Amino acid sequence: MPDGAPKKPSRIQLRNRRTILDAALEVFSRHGYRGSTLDQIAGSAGLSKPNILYYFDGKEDIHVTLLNQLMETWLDPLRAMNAAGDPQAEILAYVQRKVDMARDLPRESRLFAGEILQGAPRMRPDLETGLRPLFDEKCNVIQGWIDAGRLPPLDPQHLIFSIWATTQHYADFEVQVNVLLPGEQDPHARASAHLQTMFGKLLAL
Amino acid sequence: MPDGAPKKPSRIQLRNRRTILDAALEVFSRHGYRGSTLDQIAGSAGLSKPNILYYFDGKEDIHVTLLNQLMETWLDPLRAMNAAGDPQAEILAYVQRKVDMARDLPRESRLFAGEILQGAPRMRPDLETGLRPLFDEKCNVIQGWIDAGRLPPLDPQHLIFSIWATTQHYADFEVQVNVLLPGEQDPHARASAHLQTMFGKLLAL
DNA sequence: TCGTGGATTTACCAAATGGTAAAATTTTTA
DNA sequence: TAAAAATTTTACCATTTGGTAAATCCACGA
Repeated sequence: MPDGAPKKPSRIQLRNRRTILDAALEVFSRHGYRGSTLDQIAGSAGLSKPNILYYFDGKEDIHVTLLNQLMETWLDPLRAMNAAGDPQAEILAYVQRKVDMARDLPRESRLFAGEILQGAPRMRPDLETGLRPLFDEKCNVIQGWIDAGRLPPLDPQHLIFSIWATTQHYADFEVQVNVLLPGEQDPHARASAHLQTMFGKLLAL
Repeated sequence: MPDGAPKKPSRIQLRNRRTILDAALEVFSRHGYRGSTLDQIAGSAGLSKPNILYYFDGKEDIHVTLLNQLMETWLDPLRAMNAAGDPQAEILAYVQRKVDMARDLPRESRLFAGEILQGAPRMRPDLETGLRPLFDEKCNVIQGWIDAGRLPPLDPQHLIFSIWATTQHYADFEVQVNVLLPGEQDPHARASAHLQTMFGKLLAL
């Protein structure tokens, strides 16, 4: 029979796969792919190493699964940018969603950053097929706003890069931020205010 | 005798240590600390593995040496920001120096990013003693300019974070940038223009 | 409740990797 | 140039690590 019907996974399967992926996210995001060991993941998941290999084909399988899931989450905030909305409000709302994501999903941000930093060895196809079409589409939306005189002339592509860079910075460089802002209870609140101001000025007509 | 006089290193020592560090920078910046092997570094340097261990005490020694050297280079552009100069010009010149650095020293940028991303396990002391005093000093300079009415009110700390994030993005996320700007011969030129515009608007009175 | 298939553990293994000892070679010095 | 010092290579070793085989345990439907 063709494996078109992979049989519904049992409750245990579902629970354990989720546990493993969560543990792996924790470990991979802190130590990178090569810096993480199956023993660490197993320990963090509270399972034995062979047990983990019962649920996944290997270390790489876990990593790839994680990256694939991540791509979906990652694109959501950009997808939500609506061409029919108000340009300034849409872009500033996008900035806010990215700030919130850096605060709420720092592990995901670091996993992604680590993968890109090392040349995206396991993710380049996903970048081409998943990210790039969406990126191009939204650049066109922004360019349309500019052409309609609803935004000042600016470089849509580099605008998006700047939004990514500034927001993800608070997750990816968290340690540095904490060293430089000691005792700050909520860096993200001030970060958010600063970024809204900065991009607000950039987008003002 | 106390080792206060470590004897001047020979010509060969100097050349080989430099060769090794350059090879190590190449390898570490691409694969991270754990992802790099002494064999890779040896191969890239054109030396044998034991020969490398003749010049350095071990893998970690090479990495730490590299990070210490890097910190100096890294702080230079910020050090050059002059309290006696014109605020807008000083800050925009700083942005430009950082853009140039991302273009000319991407390996150094990625090495630094990788270290911070993983929690700065070998660099935290350097951050406290090297980076933080300078950061605080320059934040005070910027705050002084604001208080003197020479800059609009803004958050000096997060301004610097934004400069770091946007400029280093082009080195650290180079692969992603290349995927999204295919066929672009010189992304840094457009990046520079965009960042000068953006920070120019932010700093305008 | 008993048997069966799924889940888990125990006991391993081969390859990779950081590192060392000592011989051999080259360079420098007297 | 010959001895001494510095450099490089050869041959290893111990540990770590991703992964496997097979025995054992356990949940669940007949």
